[in-house]
Order: sequence, then structure tokens, then C-alpha cells
Amino acid sequence: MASIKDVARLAGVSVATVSRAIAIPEKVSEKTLKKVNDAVALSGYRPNLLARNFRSSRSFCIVVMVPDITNPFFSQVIKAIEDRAQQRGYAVLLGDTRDQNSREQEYVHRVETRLADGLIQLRPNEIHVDGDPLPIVYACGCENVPNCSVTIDNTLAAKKVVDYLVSLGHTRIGCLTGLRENPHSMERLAGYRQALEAAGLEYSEQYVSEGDFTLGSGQDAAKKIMCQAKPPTALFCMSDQMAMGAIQALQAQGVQIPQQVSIVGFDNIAYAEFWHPTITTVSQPAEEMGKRAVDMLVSIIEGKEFTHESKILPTQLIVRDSSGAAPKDPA
Amino acid sequence: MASIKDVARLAGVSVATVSRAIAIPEKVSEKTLKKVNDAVALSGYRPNLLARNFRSSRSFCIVVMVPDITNPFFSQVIKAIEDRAQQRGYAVLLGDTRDQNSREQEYVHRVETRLADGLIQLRPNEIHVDGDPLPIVYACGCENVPNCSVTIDNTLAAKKVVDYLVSLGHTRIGCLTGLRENPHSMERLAGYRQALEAAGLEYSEQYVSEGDFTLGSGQDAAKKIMCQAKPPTALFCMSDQMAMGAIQALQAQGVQIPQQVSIVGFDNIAYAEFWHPTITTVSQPAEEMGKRAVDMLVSIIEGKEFTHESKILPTQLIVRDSSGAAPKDPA
DNA sequence: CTGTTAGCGCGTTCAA
DNA sequence: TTGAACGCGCTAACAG
Repeated sequence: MASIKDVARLAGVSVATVSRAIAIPEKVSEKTLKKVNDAVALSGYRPNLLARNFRSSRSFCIVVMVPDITNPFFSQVIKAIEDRAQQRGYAVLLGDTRDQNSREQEYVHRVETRLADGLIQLRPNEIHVDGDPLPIVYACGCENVPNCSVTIDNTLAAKKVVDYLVSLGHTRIGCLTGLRENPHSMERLAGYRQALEAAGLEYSEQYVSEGDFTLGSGQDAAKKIMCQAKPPTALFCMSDQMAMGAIQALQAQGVQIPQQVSIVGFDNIAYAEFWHPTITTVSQPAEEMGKRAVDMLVSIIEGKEFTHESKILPTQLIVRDSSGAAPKDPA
Repeated sequence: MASIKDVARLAGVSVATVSRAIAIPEKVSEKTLKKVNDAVALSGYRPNLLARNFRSSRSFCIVVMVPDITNPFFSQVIKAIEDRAQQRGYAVLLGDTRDQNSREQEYVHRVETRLADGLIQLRPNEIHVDGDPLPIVYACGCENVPNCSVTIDNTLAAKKVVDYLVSLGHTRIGCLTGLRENPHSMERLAGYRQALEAAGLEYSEQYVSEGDFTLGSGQDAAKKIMCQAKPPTALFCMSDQMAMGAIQALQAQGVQIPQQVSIVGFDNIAYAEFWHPTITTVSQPAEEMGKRAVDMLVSIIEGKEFTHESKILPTQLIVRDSSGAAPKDPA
């Protein structure tokens, strides 16, 4: 593989001139520029960016850590991140961490060892890093993180969902959560409780069923929560995938949706509006969060200012066909 | 940030000894090893892998180029790739190329400039690279590529689908393709034609409608193909997403599936078995292709042998509820 | 405008 | 077992 030396020899100039001709062509005479360009073309020279990065102590690479890339919501965010990062001159290293701390640490390590300039954390958990602070931005997470973050108000969003269900006349409102220790679950559950309280409805653990945001867990949680004496007439599901699972499981039992049970999801993934029935859900600004996270991270990396700025983006309740008025005489 | 020099000074040894203590601790006396380890801990030293990579001319990073990360099939493959790559000591650079050659070239460039050791191409198109050949493996693509590849027999898979529909008594079988110039479309269309011919059915452009593998395009293509005098009683869709769109669009028009029209998809993405109705489809071994692609690529990178090995993995027709016997008196 | 020199942090000689 | 010296490819400082 041709190196800068070969080009210099071929062009009959010094390596410094070649370097300049490539980086700042306007500071090189027309004649030598041509010689260099010819030599580059002739030798098929490609600058060794490994060397350049080493010299500049920069990798122009950012890590994005995600619990599960196959979750459509995350893949949407990641697409936006990749797009923006590319525009800003950065490549994206994919860290599918499967919610495992050990995997996260490996990627954090890449930043510590300079293989990446910074990191975007999509999992709503704080990253533990001993030693110097790293350029980290949290996206799609929760509010109470020490670093920069761009997220939504999960509590408020959940509250709006339950308010809406209450306005439809529902009084027995169930909740399908992610893992209970997940910050998203906790914040949204808080919103759920607040809304119940505001409506004068009692909170009961009977009406809360734990899943893990996946479709399969939505099926299981829905089945479990519905087999009791006075089952809910509405279910607030903390992800669209769980809502899909819930709908599927209930329909399989012959339950009419929304006539007998209303279902509301969260995320507004692309499939939500094509499901049968179409799913009422909370829309998160996925692209916007991805783009902003990149911009924040890049400004930290390039400015080296560790701000604590935290941006809360608005959500929107999208009403579709999976929710409706409470049944007159619930089972 | 502490460098190897700092550690050497702190431990009262040379940098070479520090380097050795870290890379090959058994070749260092117990006493100095301890001194070095203490110094490392004290200084919070992290080896600068940028420097190490530069020295070894390796980045331990592979690029995966994908047309669209939000396509669930691809995200499944990528998850497998990330997992395997991590095991093998490589990180994955995400290249969402949106089917644009210019974006592809940027990522190819990263390999040429050593920022990545190799590349996995998920788009079924050949990569043009002038200059020295690069470590490239094609996955989920087609058969006729010059490099290593791991893929399926698209023609055969499509043929099996149509054979199956014929066996159900369908004689007017439509086809919803991806972009016509897409190699997947071409190979699967060939299989479609072969099966028609084998069954003594005539091929007609009237029964072929172009989309781009997305759900929305499936809706449009389905609507278009169904509004003719003798519409198909079965549709072979070249992706599950198009099948979902087709089902959605036809149901919206009051068409019963599969009683009036049978629908078959391709890919067997996770949602296919939860759709309403559940979708008959061709299962591709997504994880297997991802894992194998990584293994092939790593062996090329580390062995530097550019084999032309090409592995064809089997597919499976999964019959579900979206397909059934041809109607007795089609509209 | 151009060439010479030096050094980024590391791994690898070669001697001691 | 250890240390001194070198060089990977590139860019920045300085001198010419």
C-alpha cells in the first residue's frame, strides 16, 4: 500500500509538501500541486487515517449504546443518529448491549482508550465511569441523569394517557410495564398513579403487570392481568410492542378491541398505525432526539465543554382505533 | 491523560517494560509486574488504542452497510453481526446507506484508509472499488457476486412460494416486487416466472406491480394490481412489509383474507406471526447469515486469503393464516 | 512556497 | 529480565 513517502518520492517533493497539498491545497503552488496530484493518482495513494487519527488523538467515531437494535423505536432513533453523525463527519459504532452492564463497559472502554470520541446512551440507565469524565449524552432516557440529555417527560406522557382513558369513562385501568426497575417503567408508572389519584381512582397492584417491552411479554402480561374477577376495561402499555402483544392475546380469547377493552401503547412505531386495530399511542420525536443527541455530543467533543444541558422534547397522544368509550356493563 | 511514559516513570522502569508487562506479563518478573500494575492503577492509565492500532495497521473494526436499518429483517441480521463481531474482537460500524452509492463509497473509503478492517455488504449490489481488493463479504444478497458471500437461493424460494399457491388451486397469481432493478427482485421474479411456466400458467405484466419493499409501497402496489377486470386471487409479496401493506389495503376495501385473496410474504420478520391474519412467508436464516458473514470476513482479514467461497443457506416456507384455497368463484 | 526536523504512543528489535 | 533506540505515517513548527 502506497504511503505518503512513495507519493513524495514520485512527485519529487518532500512528504510535508504532499501533506499540505492534500490538506491545504491553496498553500501550495499550482505546479507542485499538479505533480502531487499526479503522483497520488499514479500510486493509488490513500492517506492512512489510522495514522492521522493517532496524530490528532481523535477517531471521528461515536458509539451509540442501545438495549436492542431490533426494537423499531430504537432503530428509528439510530437511523437519525447515523444520518446526522455522517453529516458532522463522524461514524457510528453500534453497541447493542442487551441491557448488560458488561457489554456497556466494553463500549465505554472504547471511549476511554480513544477508539471513539464520545458516546450516546439510549438505555435509560446511568453509565458508571471511573476516571476522567467522558463525552456522554443520554437520549430517549429519563430526566435525572448528571450528563447532557435529550429526552421526553415520561411521567407527563403517561399521565396524559391515563387522563384520556379516564375521560372515556374507564375506571378500571390496567398498566403493562417494562421491567419494574427500568427508569422508564418507574417514571411512567408514577404518571399512571398521579392520573389515577387525580381522577379519584384507587391504585392497585392487581392492575399492574410486568413485562419487558417486547411483544411476547405483552401477550403474557395481558393474559395475566385479565384473568381476575374484575378485569380492567383499559390497558396502558408502556411500549407499542407490548400493546401489539396485548391486542393479539386478547383477540385470541375473543375479546373485542376497543369495544370490550381499550389499549394504548407508547412510542408510535411505524407499525402502530397499520396494526389491526390501529393503535392509540404516545408519539415520541425519535428523529429529533437522535439528531439533537448527535449535535450535543459533537459540541461537547469539539468544544470540550461538559455542560449539563438537558432538553425535554414534547410528546403527543395519537388517538386511533384501539381505544374507545368504556363498556356499559363490563364483564 | 496518563500515557505509558507516565506509568514507566511512576514505576521506575522503562516504557518497554510497561508495554511488556501489559501485553505479555509472564515475561516480566513478579516484582516489576507488581510495580507496573500499581503504577497503572495509580495513574489511571489506559493504553491509547489509537496508537496501538496505528502501529499494527489494524482497527479491529468492521463496517456493515445496510440499505435501511429500520427494516426489521436487517436489524435482526445486524444484531447477529454485532454479537458475533464482538465475540471475535471487532466493533461494528453502522453504515445506513439508503441505497445510495455515494454513501456506500464513503464507507468503502473507510476501509481503504484503514479505519476499518473489512466490510459486510447487506445490500444486494456489487461494490465498485478501484485499487487493491478489499476484505468484503456479501450477506443476504444474491449469488452472482465475485467475493465471498452468504445468501439464500432467491429464485428457488420464490418458486416454492408460487408452487405452493398453485397447489392451493390459484391460477391468477400476482407478484409485488421491490424495485425492478434490485437483484432480489430480479431473482425472485425469475422464480415466479419459472413456477408459472411449470404450472402451465401464463406470465403477464398485468399481474406484476412494483414497490420498494416497504409497507407503504405494498399498500399502493396491492391497490393498483387489484383494480382490473380479473384481479389475482393470490399475491406473492417480496417482503413481509409489503405483505402487511397489501393485507392492510385489501382489508380496508373489505376484501377477506385469505378467503378472497391469499397473501404470501418474504423474510419471516418477527411481526409476521402476530399480524392479523398471521402471514404465510419464506423464512430466511437471518442470524445464521449474520454470524457466518462475520466469520468469513474475519478469516479473510486475519488470513488475508481472498477466497470466493459462497454459501447458500436453506429457506423454509412457513404456512400461516394469510393464505388458503383459491376461491370457487373469484370476483 | 518548500524542505527539514521533531514527535504523537506504542511495540519491537537488539544489547546488556 | 530489562532498557535504549528505532520507526510506523502523518502533521506542525520552524527555517530557508
